[in-house]
Amino acid sequence: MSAAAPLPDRLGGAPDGKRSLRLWLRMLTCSTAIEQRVSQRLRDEFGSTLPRFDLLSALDRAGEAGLTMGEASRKLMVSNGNVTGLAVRLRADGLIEAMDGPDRRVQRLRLTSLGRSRFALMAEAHEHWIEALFADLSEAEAEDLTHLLERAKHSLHAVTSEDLNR
Amino acid sequence: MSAAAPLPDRLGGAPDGKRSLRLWLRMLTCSTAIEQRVSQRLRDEFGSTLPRFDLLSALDRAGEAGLTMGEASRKLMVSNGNVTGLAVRLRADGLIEAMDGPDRRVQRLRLTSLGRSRFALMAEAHEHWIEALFADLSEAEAEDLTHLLERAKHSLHAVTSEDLNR
DNA sequence: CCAATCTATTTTAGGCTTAAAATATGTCGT
DNA sequence: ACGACATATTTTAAGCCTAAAATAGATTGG
Repeated sequence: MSAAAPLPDRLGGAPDGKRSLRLWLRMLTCSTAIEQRVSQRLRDEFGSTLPRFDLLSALDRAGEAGLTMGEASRKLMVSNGNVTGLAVRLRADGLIEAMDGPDRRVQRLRLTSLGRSRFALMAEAHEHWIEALFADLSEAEAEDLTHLLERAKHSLHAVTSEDLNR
Repeated sequence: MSAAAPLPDRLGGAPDGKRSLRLWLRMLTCSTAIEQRVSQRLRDEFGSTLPRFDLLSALDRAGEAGLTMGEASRKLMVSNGNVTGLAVRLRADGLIEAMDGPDRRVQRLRLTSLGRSRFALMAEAHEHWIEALFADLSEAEAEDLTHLLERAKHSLHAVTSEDLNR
């Protein structure tokens, strides 16, 4: 070592194992903490869960046309079986409904009007919760972080692109 | 920037709802993707899971003295009942053992020698996987990202500090 | 037409996770 | 000693999640 550090050596090169591990652990800590806080509030204030919120959100974006099971599964990046279960529960809650089309294997899911209005309330609250959680960051820090996460996402994609339902 | 943007207004202020939401969604995408990839490899190459790996890791750091259920639960930030289940399965795998102390309510968990050597293999592989996932980042980007995640973590902590086992 | 094959989904078995209730043990004041 | 309270853990019920197998409907080549 020339002055103090155990040499970066390849300046501008990829991070080494230890650094990458530290980065990953920190990211995991953050996202776990946020998920726990959001889950709890969703539960306390709406009697719902994050996975249900995510499916409602995808259906809200999809509009009147809705989504098939397969489309929803791909958007949420979860297995088909998972969506089946979520859909059963959301249907029991009266928040979504299924309409069937020409292909009798597929049902399109869409929000009921109750589902749409309930989701609007949740989404509004959700946005405020997230805003509050990041309130100690400056706008510049948030922008930098967002950008670096996008870069990290690309790095991940460069490495693999597998399917969940092999 | 003063020329083009729809006014940040409060320069250096906290990010607004939309920005925060985008940041959160991006973080979630990254960490979910990493978790899925790591889970799959742990499963394929070691017949194990991330939660088990995490508990082994905590026990490895704890050394011969091991950890009580409660200590493990706090370190992993999961419920007590969760640790009970993990411990049952890891014991069935022969990777951990329990020794009981003076207080008959508590058992200290620690790695068996098989557990210690199996964990060493997993940890080694795990580090390489993570390194590969971030390989497209520069060292500087990784450092910046790590630092900003630390800042985000502080922002989270500033807002709440709740318990899991209320 | 119809058998083979493909596609979309559900079912199944098992692991992870929590909150809440139950159990077991320890501690403290009297 | 013993009752009240506190602490550590397990159990239970329910939801989330996956991989793999099963089901059901569509498609296609002969």
